Amino acid sequence: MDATSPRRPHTGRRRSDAAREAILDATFRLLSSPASDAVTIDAIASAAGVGRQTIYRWWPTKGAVVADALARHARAVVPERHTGTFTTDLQAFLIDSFAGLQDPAFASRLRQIVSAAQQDEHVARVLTDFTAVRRAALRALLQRGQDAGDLGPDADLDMLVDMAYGVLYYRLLVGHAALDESAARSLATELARSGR
Amino acid sequence: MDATSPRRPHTGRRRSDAAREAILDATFRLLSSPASDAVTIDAIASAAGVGRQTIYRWWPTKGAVVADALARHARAVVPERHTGTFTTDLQAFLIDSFAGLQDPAFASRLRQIVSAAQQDEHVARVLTDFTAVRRAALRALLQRGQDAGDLGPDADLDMLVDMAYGVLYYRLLVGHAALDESAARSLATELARSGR
Amino acid sequence: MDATSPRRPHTGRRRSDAAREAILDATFRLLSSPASDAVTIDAIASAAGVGRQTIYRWWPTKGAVVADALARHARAVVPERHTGTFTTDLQAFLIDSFAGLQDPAFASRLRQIVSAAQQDEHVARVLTDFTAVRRAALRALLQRGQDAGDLGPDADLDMLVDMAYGVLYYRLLVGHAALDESAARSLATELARSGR
Amino acid sequence: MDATSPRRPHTGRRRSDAAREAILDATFRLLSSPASDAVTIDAIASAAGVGRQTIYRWWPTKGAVVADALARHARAVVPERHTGTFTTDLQAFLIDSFAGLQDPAFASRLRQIVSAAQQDEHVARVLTDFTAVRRAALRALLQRGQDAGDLGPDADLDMLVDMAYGVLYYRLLVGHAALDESAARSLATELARSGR
DNA sequence: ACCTAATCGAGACGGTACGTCACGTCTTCGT
DNA sequence: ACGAAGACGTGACGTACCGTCTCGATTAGGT
Repeated sequence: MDATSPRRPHTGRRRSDAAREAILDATFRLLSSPASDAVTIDAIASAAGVGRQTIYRWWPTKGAVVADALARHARAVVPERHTGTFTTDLQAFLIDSFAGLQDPAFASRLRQIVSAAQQDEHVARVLTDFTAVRRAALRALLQRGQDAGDLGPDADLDMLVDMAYGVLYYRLLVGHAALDESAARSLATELARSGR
Repeated sequence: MDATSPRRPHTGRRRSDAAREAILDATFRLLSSPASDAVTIDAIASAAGVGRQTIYRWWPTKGAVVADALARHARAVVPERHTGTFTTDLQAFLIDSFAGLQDPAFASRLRQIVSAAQQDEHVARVLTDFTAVRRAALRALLQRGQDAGDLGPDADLDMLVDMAYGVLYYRLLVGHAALDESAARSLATELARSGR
Repeated sequence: MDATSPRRPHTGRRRSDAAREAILDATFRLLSSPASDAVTIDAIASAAGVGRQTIYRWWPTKGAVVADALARHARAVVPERHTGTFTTDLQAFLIDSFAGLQDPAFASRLRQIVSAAQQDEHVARVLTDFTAVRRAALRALLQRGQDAGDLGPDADLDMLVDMAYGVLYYRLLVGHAALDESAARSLATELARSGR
Repeated sequence: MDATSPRRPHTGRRRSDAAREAILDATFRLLSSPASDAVTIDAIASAAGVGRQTIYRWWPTKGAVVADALARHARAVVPERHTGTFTTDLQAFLIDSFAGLQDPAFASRLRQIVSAAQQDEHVARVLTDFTAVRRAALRALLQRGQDAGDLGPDADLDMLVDMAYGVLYYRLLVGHAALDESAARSLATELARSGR
């Protein structure tokens, strides 16, 4: 007998996971449309075949739903390849990262999440988590490079990571320059030179 | 007469410029508040002592008003100092740039402009112009460094510029790391090493 | 084994009379509050400490619950006194009837039952039964008067009854005039004169 | 010049009388349907070709709209005929009053207004006003009868009025007896006898 | 002493109406 | 003829109840 367990952990009907999934799927689908004002509670509810109240029962805010919908797809692959040398690994990482943004739906969602994060704390947290995973992956890659002597011992790896992702977000959001393979190569070159 | 006073004394006809100023001032003031949903057409109109229609007569969209209101303050100084050496110039530039974001109102406005730019083309254009000026300033600084031999001849200056501002925007928008003087110094170090 | 009953008499848990009582009590209590929108299925259920489904299992409609809750209290005394003369009996009857409405809870319930009866057939039936009992009592009183010669032989007793209760309901529902003792006396006078 | 008049009586677009009429007409039309839950703000708005907000701009509550919609039809004829003798005038008045309720739509609306008046103060006021006009008409008729000696000098005319209308409302709301011509005649007889 | 089945409190479900807010358009009147 | 005031139609928002549908727990026969 566990004294800390409540006597009655739950009564009543259980939360419908089908509804939860449907809501998050519908939200994600709507987020992929370029029109950012398509994401309406009504639209989500009717696309999910769900009552509006069911959404409000579980999420305090539209932003929170959006955040959850994005978070469950954030597990998506962080491109991580071990091709052999540090330089090619870094290049591959950046090329893959940039390439992902060629999908207009993904670029649109990423722009929307950054935008929404400025107004909604739930989305902000998702953005923080989302980016942290990617930063950690890149940092591990750089760490391996440093351990192998490809980067100098006094290189500020965290700053290098932010320089890399900074270029990605800066160009994504301002749109003044391309995020193509050649940009990825050039960025890789500068980063590798930097930490040396 | 105080141009910054919130209440514009009632004027008759032919004072359209006064109304225009009042609208842009009010919009800018509202943009400086941390609450991003404070910027309402109604709020602007009543803060400016202006009819709503007067706003719509001159601007097609709320975003356009916001864009204009931001643009007129975008002339703000780009920190440019010639302290002698490339390294100290670059450090000073970045320190000054980061320092500007310590003002919460400025940081808030910058976040809002990036956010709004994702949904409104007028704001997007303002953001592009705003950042272009700063990129040009930094690029000129780097160019002087390259000319002086502080940066290698094959350094991709545009990429270095984006790496610098990328860090600034990335941290501003995601908020995972500080934008303080020590960060500026570290960034300057990595950038200088990179282009060498 | 009972050959005549084709099916099992009953299996499983029996209906909880405690729940039934609690529901009707709670409903009656809520009906006594002046706020007519206080009578909610949720409010009844939680006031009775009962699940909502338990209500719906036994009553088809909120109106039916209300009807039942009212019906069990409808047995309340019909003021019937034999003071001796017809005139004083009639006066006493009307004074008592009017006096009952001085209780705000009773007046509120009576108003609500009339109101609800217009939309719900269950309540309508209860109202019909409730009033029929009272009409019968008053009619018997008048009949005694007619038999004793206090009312003429051609007096329409049913109409006189409706004239008496009509005043009560009309003033209760419209609220343009008081239902006090003096009104009761005046009404008794006019009624007695009428049937003569 | 009137010192009490405001300096600026009105600016801006004027209230649309067409919208007002359309709203009240649509509400009245919906009220005439037997289903009392047909009267929805949405239904009113769309039947009137009007935005929902336009309704809320001018009426605080659905009940207030309903009240107004009913009030504008309350001017409907109060049956007043001078046929010569008091007895026939009274009979005609009551016969006409009862006859009006043969129209199911009118009876339904009257039931709904009494019902709604118990929950909404706006409707209550309309009901009070509506009935006051009719009471006044009947009272004037009785007054003429009293002046002519058809009713005794000590008859309580207000009570007689309430006895008459009381029968009408009581039977309308409880439904236990008919409101036909024969009832009107019998009521007239009893009333005339009463006041004598 | 089980087994079966109906009821219990609890509470989530898909809906519908509510009343509020902001939008962008359209009158009206005063200057 | 411009500008403030403000009403207009529209549509999303978040809340309150509705009546239905699960849950695990409880309770009363029948075996």
